[in-house]
Amino acid sequence: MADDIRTLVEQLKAVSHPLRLRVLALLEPGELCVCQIAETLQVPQSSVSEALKELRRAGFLTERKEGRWVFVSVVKKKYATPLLKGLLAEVGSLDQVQQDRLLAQEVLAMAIPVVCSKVQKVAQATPVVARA
Amino acid sequence: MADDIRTLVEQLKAVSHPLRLRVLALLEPGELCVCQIAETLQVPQSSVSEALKELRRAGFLTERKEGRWVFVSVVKKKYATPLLKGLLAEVGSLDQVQQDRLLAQEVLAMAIPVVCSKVQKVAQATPVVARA
DNA sequence: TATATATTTCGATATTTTCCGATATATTGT
DNA sequence: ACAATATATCGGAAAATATCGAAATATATA
Repeated sequence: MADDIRTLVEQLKAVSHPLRLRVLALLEPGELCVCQIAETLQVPQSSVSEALKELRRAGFLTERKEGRWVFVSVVKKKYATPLLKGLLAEVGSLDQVQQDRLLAQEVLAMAIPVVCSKVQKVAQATPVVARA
Repeated sequence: MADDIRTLVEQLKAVSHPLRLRVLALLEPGELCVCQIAETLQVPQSSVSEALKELRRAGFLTERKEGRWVFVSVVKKKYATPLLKGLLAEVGSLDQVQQDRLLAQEVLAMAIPVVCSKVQKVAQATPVVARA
């Protein structure tokens, strides 16, 4: 419950960020593991991990650990704040979110280890600084 | 309409800030002029002005100019996004907001020029750096 | 135990935001 | 035109946030 204004501000900050908002929207239809999110959104896996940390801190997400992978999902409606419910209702109509969800379908069609290895390779394949 | 994810993020950013959120909540019951807000919340007038700029940019506020004062109010429900409506519904129950609204009552009981002059004086009366 | 793999945390830098006094602009009344 | 007053903008230093590769931490499997 956001009885405190600071709590509400923290929740708002958590979603005032393109990646974090996309992640939240991506999870609404159902749980995904970290590498599935990274692959779908084409961003470094560490960025996803940090985005998830913030969304968790805000109380929007829960986790389920299965072996080495971590499945993340939006908290049950019962525990969702009015803000969260409103947001989830609103983001679904955004173009970017719809595209992301389509890509997620394709990612879900692959086996998780395959997805994870793709994510690893992308990280190695695009060095920002040239090697000597 | 927030058809774009960036637009929605900008709107969220606009309210991810204690002062801006308090200002928005303070205006919900009805319009106030800038100095009334500054006096009620006990913050520098320039801070209020900048908070209002952001809230306006986000599309949450409209203005009405009357002589040298500027009265600000929340946009009509008709033009409010779902996010804004949800927020307004939620902030009313926050302690801080209720306190602010009580103070606003007292400020509204005074004539505007009196309130404005108080705001000016507070700025002068509390120098941060000692004079030589 | 050693190796591979999924995720988190760290480190370091770049960018953005916050904050508020001082100054500028706009409007009124004399 | 001038002084008074309400609000907006500027300047710029401090704090917060973003970003992402690299290193550290778990967990599984051989």
